[in-house]
Amino acid sequence: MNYPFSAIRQSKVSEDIVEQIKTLIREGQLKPGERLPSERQLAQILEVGRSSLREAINSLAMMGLVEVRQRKGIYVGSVSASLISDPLRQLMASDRDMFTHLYDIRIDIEVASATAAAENRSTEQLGVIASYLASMQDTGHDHSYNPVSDLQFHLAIAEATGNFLRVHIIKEIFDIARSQLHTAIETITTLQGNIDAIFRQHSDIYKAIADKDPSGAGAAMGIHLQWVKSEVNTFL
Amino acid sequence: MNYPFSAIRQSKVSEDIVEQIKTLIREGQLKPGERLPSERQLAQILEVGRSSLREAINSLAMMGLVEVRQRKGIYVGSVSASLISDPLRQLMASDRDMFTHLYDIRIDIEVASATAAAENRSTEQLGVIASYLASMQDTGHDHSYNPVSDLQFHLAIAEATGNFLRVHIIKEIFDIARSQLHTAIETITTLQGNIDAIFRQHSDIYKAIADKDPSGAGAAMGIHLQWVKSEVNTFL
DNA sequence: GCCAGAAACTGGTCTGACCAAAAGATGGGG
DNA sequence: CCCCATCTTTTGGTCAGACCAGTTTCTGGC
Repeated sequence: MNYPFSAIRQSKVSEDIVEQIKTLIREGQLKPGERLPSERQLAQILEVGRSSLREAINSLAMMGLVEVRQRKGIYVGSVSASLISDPLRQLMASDRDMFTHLYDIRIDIEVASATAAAENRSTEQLGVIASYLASMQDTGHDHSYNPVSDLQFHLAIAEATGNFLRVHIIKEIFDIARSQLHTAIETITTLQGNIDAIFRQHSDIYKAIADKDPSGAGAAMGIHLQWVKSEVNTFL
Repeated sequence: MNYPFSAIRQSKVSEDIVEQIKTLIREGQLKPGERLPSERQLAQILEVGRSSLREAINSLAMMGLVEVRQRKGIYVGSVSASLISDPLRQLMASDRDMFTHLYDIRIDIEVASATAAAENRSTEQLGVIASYLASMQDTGHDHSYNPVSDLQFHLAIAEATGNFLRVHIIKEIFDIARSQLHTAIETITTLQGNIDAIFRQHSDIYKAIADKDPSGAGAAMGIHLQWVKSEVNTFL
């Protein structure tokens, strides 16, 4: 019964497309929130019919890897959306205790990311992390705070671990946090003392990763995020 | 800001079709194994274009409610037609790399859980953890392996941290793992050496939590899950 | 410089055509 | 009358072109 043959299965075009895009997302070449070319363009690029392309996009949309917005475009979605089901997400936005729990999950993953990044980061990846650290501290002579660079710094660390799910989930939680806490965050990041503290903490994280010091990196990340958490809590 | 209106959402044709067929199947008017009319006929009957009909069928196929056999026809799902769609599960099952990433997320969270549990566990919670540890090692004189107690042991630790999201996510990932890896898991857990190793690792985790040794608990949990991961990988 | 109107673009839908494989119909030889 | 090769029809898979209804972008007149 068990022949040494594997089934010859002529793949459907749409499945090949799904596979390709899935890989691009997994490898980080397509990042969450990024917009894909339009259906017509993509079909032309991939040299397939628009119908096949649409089938593939529908599959990806159903898996949550991609989000189709009518008359706007196709966007790389967050897989974590499936892990954190929609009703749950709404709870997060409305319930502070639940949000605290969510934030702790972020800390769990980020601490692990920093640890793993310190072990495995390539010189290239370290450069990327360094560049975001620099762009965060370079924003003008006014020492202002740039939240985008902050997020990118964290995402770059997760990306250095080679696990795209970490990147997705961290970004997801960050987005929820931003939408819920933007006033608190703004207030906090106008105080020069706090900005300096954030810079220092980020530097500590970076140094540990650069020095290939896993436990140091994890600890630094933990300290940083716990500090942020406690700061935010004072404003709630 | 909060008007008493609900959003007018113009439904897509394909979604309406999905809804209709789903209802027919749920009500038993379409029975498992039964063959649906061909794409062209169905499109004509429903008075929609074939492309929309195909989109709907694809959705249903992905949910497992329907099975498309090339050049043969469309059949009502014969296996578990009542199963709800689980895109994430399907995604993980279809892609081993993604599953590995998901499993790493589990490790991130469980390591953090063990660490936090060692810090915060109450005597009561420690008792719960101990009881699952005992029930795992008590299953008969045959030293057999009880996967349910194993899971409960892990969940009890997460629960001791007071963060229900950790419990939720760990269980979710565990379920996905079990559905995908049940053969590998069964094979591994029939070897007495492996069972002994699992018992020992669980005991180490428990001891560290009982001793209120956070870093020890985290390390023990990490060793345990990495061991499981590598064991499973040898069978894949 | 601003803003209304036109043009280009987006995803959603429909139609008609072709392909390759499978199933069904046909027909001629035994 | 039966068998099997051949032709026809049907099936899902794919492609191309067209139209729709909103969105975005460009543009020209004020």
